[in-house]
Amino acid sequence: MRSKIDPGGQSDAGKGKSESQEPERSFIEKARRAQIIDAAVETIAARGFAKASLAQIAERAGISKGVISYHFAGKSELIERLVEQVYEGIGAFVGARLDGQSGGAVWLRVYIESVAEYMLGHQTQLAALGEIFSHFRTADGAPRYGIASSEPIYVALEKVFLEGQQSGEFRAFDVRVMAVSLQAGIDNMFAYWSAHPEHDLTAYARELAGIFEHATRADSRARD
Amino acid sequence: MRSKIDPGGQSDAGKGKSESQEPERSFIEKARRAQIIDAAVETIAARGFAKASLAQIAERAGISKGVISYHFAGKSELIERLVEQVYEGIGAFVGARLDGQSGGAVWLRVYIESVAEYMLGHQTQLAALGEIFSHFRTADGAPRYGIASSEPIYVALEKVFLEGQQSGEFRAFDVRVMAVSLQAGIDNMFAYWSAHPEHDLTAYARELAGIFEHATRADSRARD
DNA sequence: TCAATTTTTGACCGCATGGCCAAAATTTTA
DNA sequence: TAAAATTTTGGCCATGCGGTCAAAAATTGA
Repeated sequence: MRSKIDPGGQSDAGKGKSESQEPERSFIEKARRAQIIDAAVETIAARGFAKASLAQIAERAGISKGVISYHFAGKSELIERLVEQVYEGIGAFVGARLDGQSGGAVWLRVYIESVAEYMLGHQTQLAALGEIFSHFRTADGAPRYGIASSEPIYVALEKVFLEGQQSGEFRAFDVRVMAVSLQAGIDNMFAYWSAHPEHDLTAYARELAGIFEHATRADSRARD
Repeated sequence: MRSKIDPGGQSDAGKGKSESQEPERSFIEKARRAQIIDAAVETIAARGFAKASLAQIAERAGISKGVISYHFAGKSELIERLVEQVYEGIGAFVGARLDGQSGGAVWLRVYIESVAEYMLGHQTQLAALGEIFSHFRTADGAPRYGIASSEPIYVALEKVFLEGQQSGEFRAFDVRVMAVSLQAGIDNMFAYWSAHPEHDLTAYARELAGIFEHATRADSRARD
């Protein structure tokens, strides 16, 4: 029998009331959902998105496949909760490091290096996230998390760049291209490190920060 | 009946003689292979790698599915020939533009801008290539074209950077990180332009070249 | 204790995939 | 023209997918 709480999968999705309030979940319910998400992260990171079937995820979690369908409305909901969770983790970590930083160049270096530090401790999560970003599609075939979903990051970076330009700390450059290129450099830092784990990630981040320090700073300034 | 030339698909793959000589192909044979590869490019670019089945590719080419199996040893061989073809195209174009260029900064700008120019005329091919790079896996599940397959590009870029550093044109920086970051910036330029076709790709390339010009040049130099 | 409820199981469904092959159609060769 | 070789067709196969469901098990509450 289905639970009376939410027939058709205990989902939080869509068509609910105007307020997106969390449905109350029992302790067991939350634990199961967390367990399933963890298994999904490990499976996707280890075998790739395409081979991370519900059967594989269930096997890794040590449960029956039907349990996933019972706790999530479908595979899509599972993946979206996973992405939310990973996003919140990295956002909180980097946000704390950036809080109170002032000065564009300093901010930029702290941003790059704190993301790298987070990567060091959450390799599996981020590998899964990368797989999901490049593979997960909506029902109509369009990428669910494409470049468009990086827009909030681009906007935040542009704001930092604009302030630095107004203060004279940064040279004149196209802030959109700089934001896209910086984020590309950071994303690729993780991909490169994943393929070459022997490479010192911390040193890589320092070097990457140096690249964008030189790329952004005002021209007339002497070396520091 | 199977052709006597190569039972089991008219493949060029593996286990053949020590010399990797091309098997002779009739005019029709070459035309069919080209037609199938073209249909594969269009299908992958339009629908994504995961949904580009042999049936979809055959339908786009206006042929029966079995024809693909007859002319290629399998889907893998088709994809690998496709990648080779696209690679040759972009290599020839960019190589011609770079030929005879001297000076690290000039070389870098020509490299970035000529890749962008190629993108303008070959959007479909490059979209398919991107899908293949992130999705295509070998039989054992490992990525067929991962970051490791960019190694030759990294090595070539490192060579340019090292020469520039020795001549004093470039500052001291880690050439590997610079090479990886530049290539990431170029790859992402295409991805961004695909998502935002209204963005002026040529202007983007100019700006990206500016970023790496500032990132690489010797510190003491004044602006030009 | 025992009935009501929640949770789990494992079998099953329709569907799409890559690959296979006998037969038919077409082209080449003699 | 006729035999031989090549090419194409279309149906078939086993496999794995996400999702569903009746029944069983476990938990909860009176």
